[in-house]
Amino acid sequence: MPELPEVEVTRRAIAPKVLGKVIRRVENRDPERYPGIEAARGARVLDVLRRGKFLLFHLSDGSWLVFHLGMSGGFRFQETPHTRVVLELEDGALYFHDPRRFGRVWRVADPKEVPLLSRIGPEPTDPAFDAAYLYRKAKKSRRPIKAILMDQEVVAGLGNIYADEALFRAGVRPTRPGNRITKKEAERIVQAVREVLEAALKAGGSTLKDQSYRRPDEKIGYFQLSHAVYGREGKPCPVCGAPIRRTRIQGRSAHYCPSCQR
DNA sequence: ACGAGTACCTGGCAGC
DNA sequence: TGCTGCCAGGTACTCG
Repeated sequence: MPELPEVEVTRRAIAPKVLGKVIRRVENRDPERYPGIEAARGARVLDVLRRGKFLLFHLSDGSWLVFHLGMSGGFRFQETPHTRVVLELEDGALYFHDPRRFGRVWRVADPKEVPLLSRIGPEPTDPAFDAAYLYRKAKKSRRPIKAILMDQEVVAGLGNIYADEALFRAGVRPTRPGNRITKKEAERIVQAVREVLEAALKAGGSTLKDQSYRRPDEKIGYFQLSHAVYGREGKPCPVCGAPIRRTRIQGRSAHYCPSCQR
């Protein structure tokens, strides 16, 4: 579920609740999946950061508690049927909720110990993520441009929804091989990625039919109302009216307008 | 080395 | 209503 906007909305929602607070107790309900996180007990939370789709709690003992929400994970202010970890704070608790159990939690001395986090690419807002950079990355690959955008080592934070939406805004078909992207298109894609993520963040992220993404207070996001292509197969393109098509890239659905995206 | 396919989990929903 | 099969926001691993 959660891509960069949803993770950032989550970070902003939980930060006031945990910043400066001592973790009184860690209740780990899936110790096989999240080994050793109980050791965060007794530490104070100095900072809550986001990097791509990862959430990082910097703790007063110098260690880090790192969360990845996977497909269906999130934080809640209340217990749920799928609570996997409870962080008891001085004045309340935070619940890590994850129905599909694709989420992960690590306690590490250094974030670089988290496998993907050590290799992750620039944030979309980082000036390092520019047209020249994307063009260079795309040029050397025959993978579809959508697969390149979803590669967290290329750029951090894009998933299936926002890759589709960004490529629609950029007017580039998701199936286009990376090595057939022009410099001009790379420029448009970079711009579109930034715009779509910012708009999604402002809308509180996307909450789909299955409601798997919710804010910690259970409120939903509204960006799904602005989706131009994602989840809209057969419906009219908001720009030209042509029916949106769905295809498969790397085993996942990809949506595009056959007329606006070439 | 690259890229495609599959595995990991669980729940919701469409279709029969 | 109830069952079955399909689909899902992500990432890691294997295989050709």
